[in-house]
Amino acid sequence: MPQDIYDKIMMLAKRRGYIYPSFEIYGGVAGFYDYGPLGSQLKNNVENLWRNFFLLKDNCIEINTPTITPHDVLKASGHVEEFTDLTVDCEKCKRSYKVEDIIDDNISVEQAVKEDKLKCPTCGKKLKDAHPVNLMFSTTIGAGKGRAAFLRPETAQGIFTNFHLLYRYNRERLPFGVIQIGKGYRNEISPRQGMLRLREFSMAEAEVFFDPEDKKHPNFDSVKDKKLFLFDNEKEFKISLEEAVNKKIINNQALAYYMYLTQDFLFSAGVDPKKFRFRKHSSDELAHYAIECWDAELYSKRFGWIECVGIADRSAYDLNAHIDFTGIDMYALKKFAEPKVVNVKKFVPKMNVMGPLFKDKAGRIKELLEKIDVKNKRKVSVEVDGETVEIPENCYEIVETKEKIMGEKFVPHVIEPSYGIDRVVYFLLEHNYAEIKKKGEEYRILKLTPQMAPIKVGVFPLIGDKKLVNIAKEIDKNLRNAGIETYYDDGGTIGRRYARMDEIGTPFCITVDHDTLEDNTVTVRDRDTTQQERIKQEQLTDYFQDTFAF
RNA sequence: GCGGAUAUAAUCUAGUGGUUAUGAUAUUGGCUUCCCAAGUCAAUCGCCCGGGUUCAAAUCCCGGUAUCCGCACCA
Repeated sequence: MPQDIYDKIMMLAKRRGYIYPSFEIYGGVAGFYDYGPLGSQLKNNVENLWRNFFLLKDNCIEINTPTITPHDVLKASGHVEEFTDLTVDCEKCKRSYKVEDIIDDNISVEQAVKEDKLKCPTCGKKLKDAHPVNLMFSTTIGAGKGRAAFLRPETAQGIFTNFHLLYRYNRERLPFGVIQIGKGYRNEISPRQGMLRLREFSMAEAEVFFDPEDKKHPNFDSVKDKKLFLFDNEKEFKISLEEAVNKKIINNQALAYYMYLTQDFLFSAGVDPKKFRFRKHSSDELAHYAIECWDAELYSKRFGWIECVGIADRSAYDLNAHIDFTGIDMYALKKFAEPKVVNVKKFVPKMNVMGPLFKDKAGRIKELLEKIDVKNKRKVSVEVDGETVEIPENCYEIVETKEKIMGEKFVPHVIEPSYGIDRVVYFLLEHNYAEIKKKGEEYRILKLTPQMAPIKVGVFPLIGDKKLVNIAKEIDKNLRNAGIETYYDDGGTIGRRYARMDEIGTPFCITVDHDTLEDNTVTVRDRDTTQQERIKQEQLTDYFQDTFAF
């Protein structure tokens, strides 16, 4: 079988300790991959670079929330509905449909299934065995029946459910961004595409909260002339952030800014700019919570364009959902320049009338009555213990008072850049993989950037001479003490050792040779040029530290 | 989930209903003392899982799992 680049990369990844299929000795499980020693390190480097962009450059705050999420949270967010579609398969034409898509408007999904009224819209065949397709992994919290829960399908809800605390932490100022890096889970029906479609995956998400009327970013001006790489489903083009926003290609500054931050991050990590573009979601492919979404797509020789980052405008969808479900105040306050004094009409209960009339319910009715807007005067009623209680007019007065209003409450909008870290890691391997011929033999180089490379420096004695070995080992130790990942190697020939380092992407190799004994210098070899320069032994740490800083 | 193909060592691969499964790479240890996978000697590691047919199965059949391709799905 001919091997394409994906096969070659996965072979190299397995052989060299980047990526292994999970639980392989038990036959493997589709949609799960392990990171080996080098893969873990590469992934850490990707995540840390990402933090550098969002935590430092963009001044976000980072939190960590559980992966197990109670049913109600995901019910409120809309995920439970979106994930439990009833599906039927047609044996004749081999298609599957959502039940709700193929039934008449006047019949419910339950009825249609019960009364066996499902027909294939393509061939007319009767359909049976409607079954729910739920893409969330479910579990329970606690013993026995416990409390229904899911493994989270995204990290975002953990941020939304803390919004009121985070808003306070941020001293009630907008905009502010909250990031989280962690695992997400989707029980894919058939995970194809190897590393690119996992059932358990790492995501890095930022939820940035904005005033809906002011979706501007403080850093926008500093990047407004930079070019974004866009794709409009016909052609690819480059356009400045400012122009894209002015022409309404991108709806607002905030979205454009995070698109640029994403592009900048991916290029810094070593994504090939020629294999990168942003594509806008059409209205029918938008997620249930999104009003606008741009995908950062990366090109794979085997799989084509693959979404690696989604940058969505989630509007106030999620916060509203949690407010509706819990009643928790998740509003932000837009302070007026001057407090406004307004006239407010309020119901003021007369407890001497209500007490005898409603007895033990009077207290609760009072509280509910005080919350009712006076405008709905015609029918004054409240819900208590599932009953509607009409409140007679003699139970209250309507009193007009002056109130000071400091500002206007609103539910913030959210711009969400959401990264599939595993996909980014895979694409760094694919985009940086190079093959050349050396003496007619295939020679592989992984051209990872110095910041991303798991091993930064190979350290070798030219030959196994004790004196050279001792010096090399000392250099190795010093570099490690300075925080630089090294790999000491004195096995085989020098060429073999260089080759080994090239294949795993190590950007530099130090060789201690006979001249070292004379003048205390070593050679430093550059992976991509194979050029060497002589550096004083004691200058090595300084020489490298700058190179590897983020 | 449907249809098709495939599954031999860490990686690639030859091969066959019948003794101890081929070769290369890799890895480890020598020799060589050497600046880009050199040579040499030695060692290490394997027939995806389960069931069936058979005197005998890694090979044939069935089921499972995984991978790849096509369809469907992909918030």
